[in-house]
Amino acid sequence: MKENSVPEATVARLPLYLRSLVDMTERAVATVSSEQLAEAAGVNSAKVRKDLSYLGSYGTRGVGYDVEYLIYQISRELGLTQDWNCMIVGVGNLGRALANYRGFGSRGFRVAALVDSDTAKIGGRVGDLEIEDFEDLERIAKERQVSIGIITTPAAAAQGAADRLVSAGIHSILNFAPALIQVPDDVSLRKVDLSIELQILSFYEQRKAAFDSVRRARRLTGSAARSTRP
Amino acid sequence: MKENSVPEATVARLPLYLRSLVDMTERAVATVSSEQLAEAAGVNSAKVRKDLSYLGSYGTRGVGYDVEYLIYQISRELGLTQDWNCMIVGVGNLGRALANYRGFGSRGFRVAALVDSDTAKIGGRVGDLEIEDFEDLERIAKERQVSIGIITTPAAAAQGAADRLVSAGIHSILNFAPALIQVPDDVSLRKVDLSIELQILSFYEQRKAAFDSVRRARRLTGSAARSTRP
DNA sequence: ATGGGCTTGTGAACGCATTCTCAAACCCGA
DNA sequence: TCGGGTTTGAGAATGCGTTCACAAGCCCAT
Ligand SMILES: NC(=O)c1ccc[n+]([C@@H]2O[C@H](COP(=O)([O-])OP(=O)(O)OC[C@H]3O[C@@H](n4cnc5c(N)ncnc54)[C@H](O)[C@@H]3O)[C@@H](O)[C@H]2O)c1
Ligand SMILES: NC(=O)c1ccc[n+]([C@@H]2O[C@H](COP(=O)([O-])OP(=O)(O)OC[C@H]3O[C@@H](n4cnc5c(N)ncnc54)[C@H](O)[C@@H]3O)[C@@H](O)[C@H]2O)c1
Repeated sequence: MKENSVPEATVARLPLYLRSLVDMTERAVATVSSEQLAEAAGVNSAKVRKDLSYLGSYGTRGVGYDVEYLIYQISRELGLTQDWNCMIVGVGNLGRALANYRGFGSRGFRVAALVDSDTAKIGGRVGDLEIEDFEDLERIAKERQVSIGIITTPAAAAQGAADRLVSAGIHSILNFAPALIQVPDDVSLRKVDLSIELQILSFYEQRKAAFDSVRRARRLTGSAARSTRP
Repeated sequence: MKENSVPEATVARLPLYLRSLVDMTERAVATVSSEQLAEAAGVNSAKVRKDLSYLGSYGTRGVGYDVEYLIYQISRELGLTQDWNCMIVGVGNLGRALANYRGFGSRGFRVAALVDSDTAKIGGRVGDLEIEDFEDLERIAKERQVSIGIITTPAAAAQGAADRLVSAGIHSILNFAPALIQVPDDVSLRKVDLSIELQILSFYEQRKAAFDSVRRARRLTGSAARSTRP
């Protein structure tokens, strides 16, 4: 009766709210209105209220939301009341950076295993973790109770890595390789693609440049004088 | 008359199509139907046709699209016919990984400058680039004609970094720091937030776990017998 | 106790994106 | 030259997410 499906767009914003709320507790703010939270998270206040209403009625009319309580509720909804073990597949430039990243564990995500297929790398260490053999992926995943797989192999190896993660019983995958990978329906797959982000920026940058040069040309030829009013 | 605004959602998919098309030329495919391209990019074919129709009528009915020609048109639309210079602000774990990343330049993005505020790092090298002083950001950006700024500083320093990039005349920023940053309207800002991605995965992972345990409980108590048909 | 001022929670309107659908257009073989 | 098979391009329908708008509900001062 109470709850079912939270819209995907809302799920994606809950972490934003959470971050803002945690900032607030650090500044000893006890209560927050949807307006204030909206400002902090960079969205509009109706959105905040609607999003939070999917989780339940945790606000007080005329007052706002209790910061601590809301942190708890959002954390619970996001599954952050427990820790999650992650495995990084492919320990190159990027995999190493992720493995070294503190502030990972800060919200309950623990890098529990690193695997690579390069025999020159296996046995090496990153921080206090050993790089292990990709071939042992299933065993390692089971032993360490890994539930999230992070793929940082070259694109060509990404599908293979995903297949192995799935066969190890992992249902959540974050892919950094610029490749489309297929997983069964019951596996969540998210991707982060830097190159796509840059191309999107480039699209808008070009638009701006084109627009500017039109303006510049107009100014030079004096055609700006042909304005709407004759 | 011909073209105006391409929807944002379409812009975000053009790089995907482009990647698939480039793969195809490498496999010597000359012509592609919307159906095939859709399959390769992991979307539906009506979407492909509608997206491409925003750029113009580049297909041939009964035949499909010419792969080379489509690559050229999409590249042009995305502004990839020219090179773009990027500056990385904050050369730590992540900044260093990005700086070392080849496959960056592969599609016209060149890391042209690295800056950091840590005097211990300034003067050091990453690959063939020197780490320079954050204080000289404006001068460096101008000299190297940087048009894209990449922020990989700690969250607390991200807004400051963005302000300096903006004051250097940069209109496109990619932010990796987990912080909300404000920029003027004429600046494009995109963010990549690993921690948010993990939290989204955690949300669905938890749902799956909850659902599984319900199923397990049902099976044990035999209540699955109370099915829809009596 | 009561009224005034705030803020939530949510129906309703709106807008954007996706998907369905099919006439129009093209190629090719007979 | 013509007709059958194929595929595009775009209008229409649908669905999802955002935003508006306001009644309901809460707190506090009087
Ligand atoms: N480095 C970056 O900044 C960056 C940025 C965006 C995207 N990416 C993408 O992330 C991925 C990794 O990039 P990188 O720069 O770290 O590359 P890299 O070559 O430095 O590292 C890749 C690692 O994967 C390992 N590997 C290869 N095949 C494997 C397999 N089948 N199983 C397990 N491990 C395997 C290699 O041994 C290597 O250690 C690439 O797909 C790249 O396109 C990287
Ligand atoms: N490392 C990762 O894998 C990872 C993953 C996701 C997000 N992030 C985020 O990316 C950012 C960088 O992460 P990191 O692990 O590389 O951190 P890091 O501490 O290794 O590097 C940060 C760098 O920024 C520099 N810096 C600090 N203040 C600066 C300023 N005002 N101007 C210029 N440079 C400044 C520091 O000297 C340091 O070199 C952080 O915000 C982090 O949360 C990192």
